Amino acid sequence: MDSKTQARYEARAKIVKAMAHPARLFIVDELMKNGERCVCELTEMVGSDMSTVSRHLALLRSAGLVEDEKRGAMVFYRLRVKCVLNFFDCIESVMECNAKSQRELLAR
Amino acid sequence: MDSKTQARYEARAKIVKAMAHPARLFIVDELMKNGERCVCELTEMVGSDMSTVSRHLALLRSAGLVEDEKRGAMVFYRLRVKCVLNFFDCIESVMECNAKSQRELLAR
DNA sequence: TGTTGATTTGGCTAAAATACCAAATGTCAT
DNA sequence: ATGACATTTGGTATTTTAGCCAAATCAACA
Repeated sequence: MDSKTQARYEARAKIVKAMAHPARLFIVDELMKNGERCVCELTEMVGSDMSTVSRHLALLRSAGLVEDEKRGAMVFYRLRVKCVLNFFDCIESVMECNAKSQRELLAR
Repeated sequence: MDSKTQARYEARAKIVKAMAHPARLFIVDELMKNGERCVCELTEMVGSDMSTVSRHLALLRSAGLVEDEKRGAMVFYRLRVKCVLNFFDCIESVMECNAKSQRELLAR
């Protein structure tokens, strides 16, 4: 794998990594459903320390998945791309496929 | 977030995590293009130690993304779900979106 | 101007992920 | 059986990630 290809896969991995955490997946899902949320709302929903949630959001932002807008003292986050739905659909397919195998395994 | 919801996002995250690495993304991409590959071929292409590649594959397998078939001394891996293409499409969208912002930024 | 509320950042510790080498395992042909 | 491959697994060192508290910023408002 030459260094250019390498770099391309690293760039892709950065985006995937940004979603590779339950709290961040939840956030993305929530923004998908609700358009936008401020840090305090997400903190409430996620249930971790606000500083932790803020860091999750910074990570999502640096991957280009979300953008933020400051309004007064609050910062609102929203998705930057709509295709994220595809991600979730695929994850669900995999989970369904895994569940099916599991059932077949138990049926013996 | 109640524990059931929590568990669901953790299960999803496991799948995303499995792809959150340049080598594993490469492998998935390669299997998408080529149907199946043995460990030695993938090792050659990825360029890491075979033991490392084997562990990457084990991780993908435990997430349910790939399945393996032993034929003789060799083990062939292939994708278990086809929807992974959606993943890549979405990643490309994000990357294109990022590139666009970058261009706009430089144009000032 | 001082206080309160929202958010980010510094500092730190604990946990998880990576990658290598060496050793073990399993397969095939000699 | 023995040797040569292909693959996985044990062990370990290094790096990265996660999460919390406390401190720093910044906006709004009394």
